[in-house]
Amino acid sequence: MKSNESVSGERRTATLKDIAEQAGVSRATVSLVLRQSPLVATETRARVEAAISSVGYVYNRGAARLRTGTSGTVGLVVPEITNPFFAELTAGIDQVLEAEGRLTFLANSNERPERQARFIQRIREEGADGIILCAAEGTSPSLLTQLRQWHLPCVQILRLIDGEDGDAVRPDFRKGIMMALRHLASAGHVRIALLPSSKNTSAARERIEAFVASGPSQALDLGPIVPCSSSPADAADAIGRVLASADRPTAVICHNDLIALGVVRELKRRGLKPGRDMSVIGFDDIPEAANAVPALSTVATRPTEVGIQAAKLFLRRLAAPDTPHEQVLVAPRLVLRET
Amino acid sequence: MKSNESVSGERRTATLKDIAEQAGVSRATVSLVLRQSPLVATETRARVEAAISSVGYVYNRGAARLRTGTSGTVGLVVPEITNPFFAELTAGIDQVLEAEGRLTFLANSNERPERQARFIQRIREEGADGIILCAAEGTSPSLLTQLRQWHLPCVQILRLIDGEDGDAVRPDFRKGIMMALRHLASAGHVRIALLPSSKNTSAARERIEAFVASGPSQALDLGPIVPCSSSPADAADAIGRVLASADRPTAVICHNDLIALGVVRELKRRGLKPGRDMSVIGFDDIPEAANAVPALSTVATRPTEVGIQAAKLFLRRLAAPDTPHEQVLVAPRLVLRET
DNA sequence: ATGGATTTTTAGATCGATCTAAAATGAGTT
DNA sequence: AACTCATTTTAGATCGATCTAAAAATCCAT
Repeated sequence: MKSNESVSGERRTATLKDIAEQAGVSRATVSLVLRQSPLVATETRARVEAAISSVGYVYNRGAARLRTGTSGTVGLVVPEITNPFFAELTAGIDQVLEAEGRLTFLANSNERPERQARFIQRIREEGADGIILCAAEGTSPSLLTQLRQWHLPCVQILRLIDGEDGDAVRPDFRKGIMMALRHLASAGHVRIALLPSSKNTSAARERIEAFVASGPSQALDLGPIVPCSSSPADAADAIGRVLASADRPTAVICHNDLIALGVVRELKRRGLKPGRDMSVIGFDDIPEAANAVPALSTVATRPTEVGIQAAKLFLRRLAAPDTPHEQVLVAPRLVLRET
Repeated sequence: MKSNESVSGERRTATLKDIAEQAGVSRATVSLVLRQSPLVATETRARVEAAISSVGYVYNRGAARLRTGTSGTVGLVVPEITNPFFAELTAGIDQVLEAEGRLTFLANSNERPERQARFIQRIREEGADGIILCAAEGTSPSLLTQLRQWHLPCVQILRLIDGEDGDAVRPDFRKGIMMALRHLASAGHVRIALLPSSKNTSAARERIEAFVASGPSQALDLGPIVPCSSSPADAADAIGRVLASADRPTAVICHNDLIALGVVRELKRRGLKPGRDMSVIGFDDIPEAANAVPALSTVATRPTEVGIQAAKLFLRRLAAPDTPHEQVLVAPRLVLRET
């Protein structure tokens, strides 16, 4: 009795045409119903909706995209999927875009520009409406030019490829550094070290610049700057170098919590008490920071909020492609715990 | 002079038609060139390829999909993107599928079945050729039936939704448990505890079953089984309960390395030496396991290999939809370190 | 009724790549 | 020159949803 199963048993998925026949209307009307158009009479709408659910219809986005030239999908490219920061950021982005009926393709460039380039190419082929990008280290500035030529809207997050150009959303790293320094200064610290990421990204440069610039204004004696990767071993190494420096600092600010946790561990191993013998401040406020012993003091960079803002900026850009670029800074929060 | 820029400055992206005109051939011929068909003469091919690169062409996958009904994309749904295990697994999958010119949509269900369902729905709308799925906890068994009705090929990874049905690739958890038990037994341990995941998944059940079943055969006195989440706090709690148990075990096997690391930390906090006062064995061999102090002994579950096998099985299934289901078990490796 | 305005529905063209079936070209043979 | 046979190229239909422009249905006032 069911009309959506062909006689031979081999089947296609149902299309507008099938629904139209079932409901006794035209394809155009069905299309209007699908898109919630107010044009269609309530009685007709009901009949069509019944038909839709009776045939097990699946919307064919590819066909719609072909006709309209717009897809409702967004490419999201991050350099390091394992980083909890990005997981939360993704959640923020999804939350906003899903409410708009959009889907994000998530891609992990693993800090490799070629891989990133392949993804972007593929995303273009899939007809995405734009991308949200945290560029891999070493990405050529020409990428931005290309994206612009291709008319592919792009919101950068966390890192800026080149200078301060283009749409971007990021935590206010400079402010975070200043907040940390001000707090340490008021607690009596004078000599303070910095462990920035060894990656050459704007996220690292901004921290270093703010750090260097704040010294004179607060009469601080800013200690060694030791670049450092996020592995515990490297963090141990870096803090070792800080401890060995001529005029030993009494506090250290770390690029992120992973490094800070590594530092804390190494301090304990050496019999030093974090928070007393050496103050340690991280960045990000990852879940582990609160659970660690001792609990880590950190500059919370609010990844979910960054994601929300990025998605909103992206939507604004789609709606108004030619308005001037926007740069959004998300204010960090200083979370003081035991270190 | 360039023919791909319209007079008014407003532009469309180039299509087969533009290339065809530029090269003085038909669209059909250009299509053949794009798909590397051997039908086209070398001289013609060269002319067309020149035209292609001169107009900045972007392949429109949506249009191709509409005609052919096949897309070259694969949905990958994981429950927990932050877990390093999944990051490596994803890398293994990508490695195989990319070599075939396929792209994966990565989606994070965050252990929520509704979210997972939305993704699968959307993936269908996008016309993916199939999915690779690590089902969220609490996924209804009816999902598998539906996927089958929809003719959407699905390879399960790590966890099986229901019974042992369907295509699946996973580490051989039972064997891993047996390897760990055999090693502990040969090192003289008799009373051994298990800290399985508190999630109700096949990955946990298989560990428990193998654990319980191995006791008699090896004359072991298997100690308390304390379900436990992956947070350090919960791990500390669980090992506390193990230590307090009547006949205190001398070794513990943990569901994964995160739990094992939490256990190690708690043991140290209590002044017990992991590896001497209590042997600890984890699962997974995440990067941190090797770097930890003391370095963690663990059952390596080889995520990259699981990913590779899953992708290969997926490709086999696409090529031969009606051959019987396959279940692939990836042999684990026991990595003995200090604990 | 009739005309006009409004609401609702629809036929048919369209997006870009691929497929089918057939046409054009060329090479080789008699 | 006429005829195969193999190679290369192509016109036109097609996939499924949406758009445009116009037709059909409905309503209201005269």
